[in-house]
Amino acid sequence: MTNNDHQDAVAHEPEPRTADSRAEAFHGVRAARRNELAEDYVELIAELIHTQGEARPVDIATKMGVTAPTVAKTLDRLARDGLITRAKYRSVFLTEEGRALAKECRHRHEIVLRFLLSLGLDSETAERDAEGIEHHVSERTLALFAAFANRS
Amino acid sequence: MTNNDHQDAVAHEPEPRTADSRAEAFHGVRAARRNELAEDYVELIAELIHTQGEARPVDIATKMGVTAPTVAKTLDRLARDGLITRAKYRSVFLTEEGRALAKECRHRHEIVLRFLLSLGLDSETAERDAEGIEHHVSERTLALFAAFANRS
DNA sequence: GCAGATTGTTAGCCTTGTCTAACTTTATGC
DNA sequence: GCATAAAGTTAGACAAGGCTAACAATCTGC
Repeated sequence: MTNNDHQDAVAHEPEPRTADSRAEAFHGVRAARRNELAEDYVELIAELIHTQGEARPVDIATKMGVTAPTVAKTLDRLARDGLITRAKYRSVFLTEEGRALAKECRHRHEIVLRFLLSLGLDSETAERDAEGIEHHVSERTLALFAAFANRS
Repeated sequence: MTNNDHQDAVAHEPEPRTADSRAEAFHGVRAARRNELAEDYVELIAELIHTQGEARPVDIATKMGVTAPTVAKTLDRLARDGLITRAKYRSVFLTEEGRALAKECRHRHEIVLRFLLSLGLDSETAERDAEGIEHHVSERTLALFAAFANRS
């Protein structure tokens, strides 16, 4: 989701014109970092709904490797930001916006993953690296990754 | 610095055995995220010392695109963590450890950048993406990137 | 249909990373 | 050599993202 519209929609900043291209790059990286966690959650929630039928906090906690209260707090934030809906003691649902974001993330994740695999990387390392890289790849780079992975 | 020893040295965690490979991947990503800023600073400080002769907080603030107090607080943390030394109202110096980290980051950054360029990306986008990606690339992936960028 | 296990929530704490406002120190120009 | 500008620091606020401890709700198996 880096360098594309969605992150700016979620965390729209005044973008202070520092007139330093380096500074701008770091602003972009920081903006991306702010949305990484939300994207990871939304992607995971979509996956859980697909594979388990529902997304329960306990499963999110296990998959994310964090504690239940951390999940609760994060889910509250996602709900506040309009990505999910939830009711006390119930499982989690994605909003339209959340679904769109999840789809986008999944798409991005798959391209990065296929690209790394096509480079000859083992699948375990590819999966780990894709998890970190996917949030920092611009549309332009993603297009090149996709083209490379699909080369004859 | 992702997936290598340094991050664990800086932020050594008990690594709770969740027995979920997904969770482990996220733990790795979170560990990498914690060190990204320190790496960015150290890399920048090394660069400033090289090009300007010294690393002054005001220049760090400009290049990073943050305010002076933010720089001050971050530098205090870097000093606490043994990466830099500093005295009040004076410029910043890297410790041995800081220099080693800076060298490593620079190496990593250059490989990622050259790789993106060799893929056909324009230099501005390549620079921006490299800034975000470099912290999330394992040794194994880095080796593949280097090999690809050096192919005949 | 209730006891105990599982799941979820709340409260409260900590660190990081950002900011603004206000102050101090150092550097600079006459 | 002093006034002012520039640089640096300190104090204090705030949000995010993590934790533990303690409590509440739900589910499950007799």
